[in-house]
Amino acid sequence: MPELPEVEVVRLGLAPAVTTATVASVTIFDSRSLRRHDGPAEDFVDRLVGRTMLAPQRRGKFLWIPLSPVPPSPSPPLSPPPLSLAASHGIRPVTTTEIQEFRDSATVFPGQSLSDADGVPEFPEGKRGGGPDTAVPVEALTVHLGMSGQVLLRDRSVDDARTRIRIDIVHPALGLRRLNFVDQRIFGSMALDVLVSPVNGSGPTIPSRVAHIARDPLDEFFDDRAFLTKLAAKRTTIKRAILDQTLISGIGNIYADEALWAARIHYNQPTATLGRARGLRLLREVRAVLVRALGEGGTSFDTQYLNVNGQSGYFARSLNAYGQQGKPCPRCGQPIVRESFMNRGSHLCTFCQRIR
DNA sequence: CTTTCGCCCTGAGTGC
DNA sequence: TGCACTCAGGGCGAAA
Repeated sequence: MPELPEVEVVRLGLAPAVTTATVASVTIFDSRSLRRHDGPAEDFVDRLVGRTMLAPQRRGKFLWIPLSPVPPSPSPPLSPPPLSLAASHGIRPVTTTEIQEFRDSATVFPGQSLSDADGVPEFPEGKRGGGPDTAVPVEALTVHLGMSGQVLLRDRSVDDARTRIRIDIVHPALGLRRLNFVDQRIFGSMALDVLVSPVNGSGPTIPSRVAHIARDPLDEFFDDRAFLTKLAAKRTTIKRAILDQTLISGIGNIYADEALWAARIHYNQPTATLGRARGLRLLREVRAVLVRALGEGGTSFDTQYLNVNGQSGYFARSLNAYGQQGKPCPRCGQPIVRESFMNRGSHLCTFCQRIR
């Protein structure tokens, strides 16, 4: 189940391969994976082909790849990647002819003029129209992995089962690569979205569909005090609150249970009576578990979560509560129990974690 | 406005 | 062996 650490592992894996790469062709195998795209599948393909990708970004469980403001015109020179670079990545060098054939196989549309696009917000500080050197991206390819989504980075011509969307790219150094968006249950999605200024006005731009999501606890601009204040004002229980992505993002069922266990807090503890000290303790444990999981490459129970190279993470062996029902609590030895809550499982030690 | 509910979706697992 | 059924849960629109 991809939560913040798993999505960050994917982002880190994608970064070197997609940054500065140009989209050569896009194939939609299942348009349900474009449910959150504002337009038909053809629109998604037409607007994406020919664009150059910039460094991938993340907030919570959302991942996005900003796109160069306008499709490069004319196309960048067709120079094969340096042999040494390609070889060091285990990639067969490609020829100029192959790259041209690859591009010709896709229908490249000129892309919309920015000034014609409806609903594209004005950028602050007048950065738009300042020439190629000062242009800022206004659009991004937004990705959410849902429950079973994967972005697999493959060599050319490699297919994966249950691929819903295939994006073939040309990287100036790495050559032809393929992004397979694989998603068994189709809870995830890809979409093209406009980038807007964040709600509080500071920091980099963010896709409009992600703008309502709160900053995640690993975000340098996350405001601990404001979070604790909002938490105290809630009329709900603590696990509901930390799963609420508009309050704090990136936490899913696994890391919610793990952080609550570490902080010795019961999932049904009312937020109004949690108190600031225990709220801060929980926030610290949330950060600790997210960072530890990130260091282990995320949590994989099966092949539902894999990094961009199709490899599992190792944090599952470090879980103290989630999925540990029947096993002794690592702290007190009492059995971990699984209770149904919010139509999902909550795993806890009823001895260590009590409502106070 | 805030909070909760129900739907989306597939394949592995379970019981008869 | 076969088949119906249950379960997993993030996000989002609708309902309360």
